[in-house]
Amino acid sequence: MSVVDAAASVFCREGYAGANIDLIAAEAGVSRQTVYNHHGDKEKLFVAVVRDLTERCNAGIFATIASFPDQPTDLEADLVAFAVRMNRNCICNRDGRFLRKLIQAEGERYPELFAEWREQGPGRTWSALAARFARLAFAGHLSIGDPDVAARQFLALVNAELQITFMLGGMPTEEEVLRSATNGVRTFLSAFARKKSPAGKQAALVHA
Amino acid sequence: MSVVDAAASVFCREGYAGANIDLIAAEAGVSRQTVYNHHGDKEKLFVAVVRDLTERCNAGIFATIASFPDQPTDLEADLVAFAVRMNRNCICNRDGRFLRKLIQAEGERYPELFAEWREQGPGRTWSALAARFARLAFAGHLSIGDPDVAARQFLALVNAELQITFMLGGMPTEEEVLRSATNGVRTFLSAFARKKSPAGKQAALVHA
DNA sequence: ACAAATTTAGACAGGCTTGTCCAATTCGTC
DNA sequence: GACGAATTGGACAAGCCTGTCTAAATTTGT
Repeated sequence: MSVVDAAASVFCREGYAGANIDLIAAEAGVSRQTVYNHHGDKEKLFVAVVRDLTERCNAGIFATIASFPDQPTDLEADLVAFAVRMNRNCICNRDGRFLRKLIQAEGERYPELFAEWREQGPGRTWSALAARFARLAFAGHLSIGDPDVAARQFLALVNAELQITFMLGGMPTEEEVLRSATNGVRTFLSAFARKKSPAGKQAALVHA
Repeated sequence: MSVVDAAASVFCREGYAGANIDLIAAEAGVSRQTVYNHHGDKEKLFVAVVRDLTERCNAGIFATIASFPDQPTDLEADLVAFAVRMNRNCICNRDGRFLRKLIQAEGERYPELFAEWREQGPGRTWSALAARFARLAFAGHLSIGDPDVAARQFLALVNAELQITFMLGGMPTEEEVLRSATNGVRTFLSAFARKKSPAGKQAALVHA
């Protein structure tokens, strides 16, 4: 296990102040001196950890968004599968949980570092996801007012049942993820499904 | 400011390991010795802080749930107002933010303490809220499958736009709270509004 | 006003952590 | 095998924090 990975684990478990370099070195399987040789001091190591996590998480999120169902065959099933991928690969995995916890615990101490994360992460992520939903709406699969709102609400809904588990840093089971995604997508589609009224076409136009 | 309040503030800002008793004493305006006289040691003080926050937050949440619109005159407006109250009095206020942060940061270190919170807080909260939604559905104002799911999704939706602010420990503005609640309730009602046979009416509701 | 209880400031020991230094050892590469 | 680079273990000083102790000052109750 690399030094940065071990440091991520210890920083998350113990908090910045509670993390000690000896423990990180032991967990990484190297001597303390090597940690100092590679990363200078504790603060630099912490910054390296956050940058590393941010980068990997963003990569994962964009890779997953690339698998968004632009031409759905079964809209509900496709969106559920997408939500499950999102959760599994970006939100529930090691990097996602660690990054979230570090942001929550130490975000206020390193404003510029986390501002950077915020711009490159959620900022661009939500835009990208909103664009995909807008496309679905344009293609007539959904009836959406504001795509940005819809994207945020989609994420909120498919994670609605996992809040408590996240709060305590736990890892939800595959079954919990699936159930939360299924319930969330179902409600999302109830709200945003294309209107099937005689005036459906009109309604769709109004929202465009 | 009482010792426990000052301790809550410092524990949240610095983390358990990073919090030092001198700082807590100074912030509370008492001597360090007094802190030790009252609370024994750091760990006991921490437990007292969490219990205090848990108790006050639960009281606030149940008081707010008691104001749920059981006989709504304007369902959307009433639910938005309820959601705003919930956010302002329970989730965004000092106690709510502090408790959330302590749970996220130290939850794994004190499993029994936070299990206690979980049972008395979210467990009963969600049930109580679900019961209110079930009642609205029974009275014909909503069309709900599983009230527990609906309650969790309601909370997720009305907070959808505040996630980032929460993540960094910030306090959303009144306007942000209102907008998030409005958008969330609108989507919630789109999904759970009572089904009317003429589909035209539904379409009209969506953008009202 | 007086006595008891509480609070205070400061000193203090003990322990832990950071970050440095260094000699010995191991590793990679030719 | 040999040589330079990296790694190791351990010692080390300096600083910080916890928790205790004490004697003085302050508050409280009567």
